[in-house]
Amino acid sequence: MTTQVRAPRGRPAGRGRPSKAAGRDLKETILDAAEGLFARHGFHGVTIRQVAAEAGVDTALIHYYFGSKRELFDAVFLRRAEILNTARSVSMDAYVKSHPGRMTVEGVIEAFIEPLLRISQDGGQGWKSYFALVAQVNNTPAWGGETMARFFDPVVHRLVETLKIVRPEAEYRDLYWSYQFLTGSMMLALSETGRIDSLSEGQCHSSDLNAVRARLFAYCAAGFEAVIARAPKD
Amino acid sequence: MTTQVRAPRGRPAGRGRPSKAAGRDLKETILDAAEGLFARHGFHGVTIRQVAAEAGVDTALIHYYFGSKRELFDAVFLRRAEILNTARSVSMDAYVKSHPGRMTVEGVIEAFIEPLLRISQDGGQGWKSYFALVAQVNNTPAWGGETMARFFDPVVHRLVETLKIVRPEAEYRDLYWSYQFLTGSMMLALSETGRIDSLSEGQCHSSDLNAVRARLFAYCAAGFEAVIARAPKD
DNA sequence: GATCGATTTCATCATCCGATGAAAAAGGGC
DNA sequence: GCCCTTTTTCATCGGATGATGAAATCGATC
Repeated sequence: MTTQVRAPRGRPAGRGRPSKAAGRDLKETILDAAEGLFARHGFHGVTIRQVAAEAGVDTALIHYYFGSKRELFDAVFLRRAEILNTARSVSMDAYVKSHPGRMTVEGVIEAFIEPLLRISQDGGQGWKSYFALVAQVNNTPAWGGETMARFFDPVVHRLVETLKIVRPEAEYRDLYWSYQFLTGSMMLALSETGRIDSLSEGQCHSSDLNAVRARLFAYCAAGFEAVIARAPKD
Repeated sequence: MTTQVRAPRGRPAGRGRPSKAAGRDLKETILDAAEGLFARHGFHGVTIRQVAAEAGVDTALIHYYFGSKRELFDAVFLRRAEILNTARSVSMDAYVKSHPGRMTVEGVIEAFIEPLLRISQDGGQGWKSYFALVAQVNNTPAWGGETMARFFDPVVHRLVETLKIVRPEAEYRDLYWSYQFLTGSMMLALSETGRIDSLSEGQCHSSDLNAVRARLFAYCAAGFEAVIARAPKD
């Protein structure tokens, strides 16, 4: 109603050299700042002015580079999504090819999850913020669904199809439901909310992804097997 | 910095009769409207004016009853939390008493989760919104942790202690991690984001809590057992 | 039906928000 | 050292937001 089509005005052409890559650095700085803030407070909990202050730039510069606040958010989301999908795809490829005729449910699940754990451990704070952001979007009914679907559905279908090869007798319904349980666990673990730290009175730390790795694969694999074995008819 | 202490001005005394309970009805109407909006768009994505419009009241009335926007949110969160805790506590009591010496991991987990599924199915749209709200808070690093902990930690400790009775050899670390995986799955299922509908191309529906019930208990129980059996030392 | 407290409405404030246009600065290419 | 594009800053706009004080209305009690 109040939204009207805006002319994106002066978008940098992209062709030609960006002079000295100084602009590109600044763009990344803005994305970093926005990423951290969005991850902590959500889309509506962050103002362009906060992002600008955090990045040390003028607010107008953010509009110059990204257009609107929503486009900035999308840029943040997009930046790492492709890397993520590639890493997962490569991991699944490697597993499938290295275990011909000998794939296991747990092996497939590990190939699906492990890249995210590794990236979160090796990728620095930016990736940790990003995972918290994705977890938040995943639980946002309003517009989270479409955003998640667009970027992550293909690799999920890949997971389900691979599991179907390992367990041909499994119903797709059961595989999709099991996947949803898996993604709920995985996203909560990756977002490192700190909940488990206080809950366990210091016995567990949400930042300890080695502890996650040592349990999550087995947990999810056993869950899949149990659901497949039970195979409810509904 | 910009936040300054506000005098909460005219809080209704609470004692005495609220005349004709008309005020109480209006209060509930406001809470209902706020609940639905907060669940869909999050705390920062909702304005007092939207809540007022949805409830059909003046914005000043919301401040009269609840003080600030944040206090309104807390009131929304609080309203159903106690009912939830009571239902779960009763369910766990009943299971423990009815299965002396014969408790199973799946039975305990079912006693822990089933009340939420039943309430969501029988409680109407308000409860569905509420679960979506809790799921969102659960994934909010900024202030979700403390809010969740204050209201839901006791019943979680109850779950862990009961499981410890069923599997005395289990390490607490493993039980807490397994619980985190469980809560991630459970919250995502209860929030009914619709993700699985499009992902499965219509084969599953996130609103079908019977399908969840038929799989989630078995999935989580098998996960717990696998983690306990593996017992990583870290 | 006058009184008095509880409830509801009205008008408004100070502030902040996203966004934009215009001017200034930076930086090569020649 | 000028020209032209890109980048950055500055000043500001129209509107929305949370919140509040004061006035009006309601409702029970005497």
